[in-house]
Amino acid sequence: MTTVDHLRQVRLGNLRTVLLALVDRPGSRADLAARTGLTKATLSNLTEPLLANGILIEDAATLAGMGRPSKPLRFHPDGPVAVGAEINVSHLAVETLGLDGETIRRHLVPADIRDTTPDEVLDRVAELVREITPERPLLGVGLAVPGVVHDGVLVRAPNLPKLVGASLAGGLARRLDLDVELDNEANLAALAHLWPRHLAGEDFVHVSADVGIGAGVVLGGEVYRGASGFAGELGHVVIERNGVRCTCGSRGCVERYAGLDVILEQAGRRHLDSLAKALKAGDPKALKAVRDAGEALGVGLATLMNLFDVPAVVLGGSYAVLHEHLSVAVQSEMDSRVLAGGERHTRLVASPLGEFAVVRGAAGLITRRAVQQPERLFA
Amino acid sequence: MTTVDHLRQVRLGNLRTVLLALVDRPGSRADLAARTGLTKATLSNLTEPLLANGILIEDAATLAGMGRPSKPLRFHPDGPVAVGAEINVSHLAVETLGLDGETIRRHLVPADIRDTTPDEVLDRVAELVREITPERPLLGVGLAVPGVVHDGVLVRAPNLPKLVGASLAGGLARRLDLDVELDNEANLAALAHLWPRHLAGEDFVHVSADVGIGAGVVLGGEVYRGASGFAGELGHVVIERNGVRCTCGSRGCVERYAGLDVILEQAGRRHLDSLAKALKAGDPKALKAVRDAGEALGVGLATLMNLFDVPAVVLGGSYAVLHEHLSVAVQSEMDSRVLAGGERHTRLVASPLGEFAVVRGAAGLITRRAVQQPERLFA
DNA sequence: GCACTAAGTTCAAGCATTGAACGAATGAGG
DNA sequence: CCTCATTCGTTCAATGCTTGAACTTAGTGC
Repeated sequence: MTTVDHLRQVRLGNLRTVLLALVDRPGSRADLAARTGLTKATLSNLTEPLLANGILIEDAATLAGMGRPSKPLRFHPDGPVAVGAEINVSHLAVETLGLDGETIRRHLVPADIRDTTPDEVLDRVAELVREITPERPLLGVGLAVPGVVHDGVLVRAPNLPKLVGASLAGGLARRLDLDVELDNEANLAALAHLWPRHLAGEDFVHVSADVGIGAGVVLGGEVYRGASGFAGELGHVVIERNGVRCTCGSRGCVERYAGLDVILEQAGRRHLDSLAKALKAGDPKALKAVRDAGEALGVGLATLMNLFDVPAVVLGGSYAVLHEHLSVAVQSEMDSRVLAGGERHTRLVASPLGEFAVVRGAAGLITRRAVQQPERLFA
Repeated sequence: MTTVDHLRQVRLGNLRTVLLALVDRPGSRADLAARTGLTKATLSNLTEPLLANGILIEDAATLAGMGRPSKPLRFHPDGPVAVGAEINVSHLAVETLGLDGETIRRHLVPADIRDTTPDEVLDRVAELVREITPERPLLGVGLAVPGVVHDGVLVRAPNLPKLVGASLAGGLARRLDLDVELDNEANLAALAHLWPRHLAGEDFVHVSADVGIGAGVVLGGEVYRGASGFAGELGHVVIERNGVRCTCGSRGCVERYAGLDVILEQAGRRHLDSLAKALKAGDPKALKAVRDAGEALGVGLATLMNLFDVPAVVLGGSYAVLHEHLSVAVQSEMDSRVLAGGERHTRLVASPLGEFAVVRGAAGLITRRAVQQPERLFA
């Protein structure tokens, strides 16, 4: 690190600050200077190459009252975009996301992946990506999978065993000739609540159930992944040490009481929609199934809160759908079991993102990287 | 942040790097340059004020073979020191620690604090601190308490209820006319394994039992405290959701099965020493009590590992003493319940620090702050 | 038209590190 | 004892990014 390097680091850091401010909302140089704490001079200097490279665009002057009108800067409508893709047990999804945080297009197709080979899956994903890709520079692809990812490899995926160990990121990268980054769906769903917009602060846990139960843990504005990608495995938190056997080899895992498959079975339903309708109609069996699951989930979340002590829990995926009937039991268990809960400062909220949370997070992974490492934008 | 400020930050960062290298071991300017990646010129420049202010001292030249002999730099033997102090249920302890990481003096006195007023406790602590303070500049005092600390206040301490809410840091600071920093004993015991020497890597959990069970969680070389200081409350992780009632209001908390009081009661012993002897003698009741506790602790730790995914667990406090008889059960539960455990990459080790771990961490809190914020050394 | 206001640009100044050149201190070899 | 090789430590001009003040630009209000 020479001093020159240090100075370059300062510049890149400031560039990041400016881009972050712009993700928040457009603004003139003077406005951005005020918001970032930098000077107008620095802003002219920093934004010049961004404008020259088609990252930003200068709007027509706005007539804002007295003084010389300001020309707002915002992300160029033909500027670079990121693609998110999701491989899941029963569907595939893709989404394109601009640096400004706006979704450009998105698409979700039902698909039974369970018995498909990695190559077939990747072919289909590549095709979907090509279909929604606009005529704009591409930053890369974020790829979400329902399983544990470590060092870019899918190391554990109880519901998609055929994909474990396959070169998913590499395979898709080759097909599309793009950078591909692989990550766990739980982490990416959590990221979607953090970037490009803060929906639940900088410290929270996002919990969702599809086939398994996964928690995406966000600490200090960063997704916490653990030493080997196994962090946040809420599904295998033990709530009854001599309880029901779990496929993982343990006993009494939360997943065995609050997993979606368990809820559906207890409620005597085949699909989430059907369950939702039954709940709306007040079906006692459905209500009890959800309440029981809520209690188990609440115990698991209480344990999680006693270890992580984060101020908010976001219920996503199927849990967001069931939120209304689930929350009471969850909250009640947490209230009586979370130490820090006395002041009731644990917010329990439903995710507003719906079924696109994961792909959005996958795309966000890429736009976020571009903003945090602005040098990538000039490549 | 002006550029001048930025450059000052660079300087402070380099100063920190150099000090960190010196905590590791002494070295000449040339050696330090090689180890830090900075140039000899920069090292001359950075160390000059440290020498002038009596932080460092230049040893006599060492005859190391060919070439001009180097003059090693190390922390000045009369340089600033930190004091650690511990208030616990049955003892008080103090320790003085130099910037080089060497203990100067330490002292532990039995004391029943349970019914003592905050003022009386602080008077005694202040007296102990004065007794061991050497004739050297003082950086401050780290104060350890068995309870949850948030924003410098003891918010929860089931075993020392009289101290809750009292102005402990302020009270001691006034008595000694020094900076006092308050923290939880579990966090500080963990810190002692991280600073001034790495004893268990940069990611680990330190678990200890005195009256309650506390885990100090270290992530990326930093103690993780959570949003309100309640992180790492392993004692209140639930292992049987309909289990034994806990004083915290929950049921089936680890503490109710693996707390030291429970172990002693089950073993029919009054004190840890007596239990240790019984174990050595092969007393079946004692062995069973410890094994049972180990199983419960193992279940709780498995849950913790599935959430934090750290590569090492350190058993400290009473658990370190019982380690030999406790580990088998703990390890066995973890092996069958930790997802990432397949490759057995979770190390379970006993703390080498003994009963001084907490005070050492308390003192380390202060020396660490001094090194990480070198500007404090010139005040 | 003229004063006023605010946006954006230009430019010399300031500073920590660098790398090369230099001075200092010793061992090896004759 | 003297010279050469070797390594340590210091000196100094050069580098490059932000700054703040001065300046230019482009509007409004009267």
